[in-house]
Amino acid sequence: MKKTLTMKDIAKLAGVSQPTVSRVVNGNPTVDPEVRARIEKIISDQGFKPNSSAKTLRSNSSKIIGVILFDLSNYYYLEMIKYVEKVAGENGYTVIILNSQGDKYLEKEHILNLQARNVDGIIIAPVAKENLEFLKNQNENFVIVDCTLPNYPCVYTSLIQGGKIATEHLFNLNHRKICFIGADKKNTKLLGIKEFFSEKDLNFSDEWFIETDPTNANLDNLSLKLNSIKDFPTAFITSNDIIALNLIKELDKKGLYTPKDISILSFDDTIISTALNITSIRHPVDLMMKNAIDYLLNENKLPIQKSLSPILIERDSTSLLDIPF
Amino acid sequence: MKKTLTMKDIAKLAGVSQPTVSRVVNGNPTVDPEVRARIEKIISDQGFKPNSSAKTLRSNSSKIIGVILFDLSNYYYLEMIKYVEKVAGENGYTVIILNSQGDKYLEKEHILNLQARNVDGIIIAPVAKENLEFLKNQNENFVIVDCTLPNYPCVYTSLIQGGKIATEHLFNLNHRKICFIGADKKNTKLLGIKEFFSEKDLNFSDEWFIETDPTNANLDNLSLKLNSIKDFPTAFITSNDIIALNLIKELDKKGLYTPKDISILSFDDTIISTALNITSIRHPVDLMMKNAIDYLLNENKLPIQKSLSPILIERDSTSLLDIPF
DNA sequence: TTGTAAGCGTTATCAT
DNA sequence: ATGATAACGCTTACAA
Repeated sequence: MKKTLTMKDIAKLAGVSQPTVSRVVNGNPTVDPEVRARIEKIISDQGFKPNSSAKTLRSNSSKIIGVILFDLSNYYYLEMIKYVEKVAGENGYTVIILNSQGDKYLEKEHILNLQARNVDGIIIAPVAKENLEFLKNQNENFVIVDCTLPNYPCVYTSLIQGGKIATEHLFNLNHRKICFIGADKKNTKLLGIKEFFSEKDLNFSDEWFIETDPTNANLDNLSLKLNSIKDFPTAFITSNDIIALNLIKELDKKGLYTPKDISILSFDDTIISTALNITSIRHPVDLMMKNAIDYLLNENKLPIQKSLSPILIERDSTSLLDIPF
Repeated sequence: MKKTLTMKDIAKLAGVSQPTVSRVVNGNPTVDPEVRARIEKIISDQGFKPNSSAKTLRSNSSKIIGVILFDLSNYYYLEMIKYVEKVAGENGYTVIILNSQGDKYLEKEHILNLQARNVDGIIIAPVAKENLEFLKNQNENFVIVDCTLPNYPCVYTSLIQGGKIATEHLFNLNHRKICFIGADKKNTKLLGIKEFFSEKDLNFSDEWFIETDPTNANLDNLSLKLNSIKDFPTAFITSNDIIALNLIKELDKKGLYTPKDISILSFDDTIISTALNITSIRHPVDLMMKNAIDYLLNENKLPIQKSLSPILIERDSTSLLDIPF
């Protein structure tokens, strides 16, 4: 490694004291403009950048935001990383990404690591409540993303609303028989769907919920489950794009084509939706990260429970049913 | 924030001097076992973790590895992040992810940021050669991933070999007419395909290369291009999964089904391959990151140009052609 | 407007 | 085996 320059070196070159260089670097106005110009030239000529560790040590602020994610198996997390890096960068912050792999002990380790690094804030898609409790007790500056828990600051997408928006879209296209395929722990999407149905005084048949393992890319038993439906739906809502992909494959076998014969609407709006022209419900990941960082960087903050509305991206896979009511 | 504990605090609690605590933390053997036990208990009881910035400042090693990626638009990068975080973590390192967004000035800024943070190594999927030159001049500990450049240390997947492996697989299934859809800057995949053809003294027809924009999820003009092929291939190799998805859609319109009528083999092996049962060529991203980190952490190193072999993941989309030759 | 000096929490070099 | 002490590179009073 080349010897890295310090403020002392710059000071010597400029014939001033080291603190004066510090003042220039930090835009302190109490510096003679002429001196400032001279120092700035030297800094730029030499490509000097102040040592972050020294700065952190002295000021207790690392300009780092730590991000602990539940796992990295899904394209969705790439979006989170992409936006958190972007927004943080725009605010002069660098991000450290940590994967807890769904393991609460690893999650705790990551928290301690970030604390030791004096991070200015922690964004967490959590595994264990006890770790959140720890963060709270430590008075850490943190915010939960992607899910909601009472008494903790969090930013999340309302999937109930997502279910409603999806159903409303299909309803307006004259669909009345809608099937949901998926599984989320609390079935919040399904809840939204059912809520919309009851608001419209419509009946949501039990057989219109097909439960699947959403982490499984290959849904072997989907065919069977579809065949067992007596009152076959005119539209499907899938919990993610991969399920939609499997569904299209299965329906194809039955000679049912989208959107001619049947409508499909997915959640997540990944590149698969784009490629297949599937109408999809998009998590506003960019907004989520923006809100999370805004919260962390805001000084005088109140605990927040920020719910974001998902966004419907309309494409070819859903179409008007030509049935008069 | 709760007042964070320092070695001084622990020392006071243990009735020893601060350097003794440091010795315990760093496993220095010259400490009385009894004293060590006492101090270790206090450390664990209090949940003390030494301040990283102070450590970094003093030791010039941050235990951080910086990763600068060309962009984050592709699932492939998530894999890189996932594995680099994993391997780094296993070696006691934390990673900082930076996105250069294909912008060389931003890339330079990121490099300076990482230098200021005293990172122990930089992994870069580069934008501009001038920045690599800079890294070299600065005598930085860095390694390029995902592409190869002469005179720089790099770890990459040999796409020529990928092309060959793909073609060989199809060849062994009796395919002789193979079409490649895609575009990579240097068409290294195509190069491998052509090399295999000429090794077997087969002719690769010009019309068997369909050029597309690989960043575009929706290939509108694919249909037209397919229709213009006179000697229609029995198998397709696509530069990525999204192209394969588009292709399947198009072939479906023509009444051609996979693998019954036609074989498809893709590059990248994302979740799409899994969902659609497409035989695919997988980049060994895990190995790439492992090699990259091994290189960075190895003291007495020689410049490397490490080429990794891609891996064929066989699935249903390719099948034996029942044609006697 | 600028310089001196102290201190952030470590590690490492001395003594003892 | 352990305690002083200096030093890493910076920020921030305080003094001049």
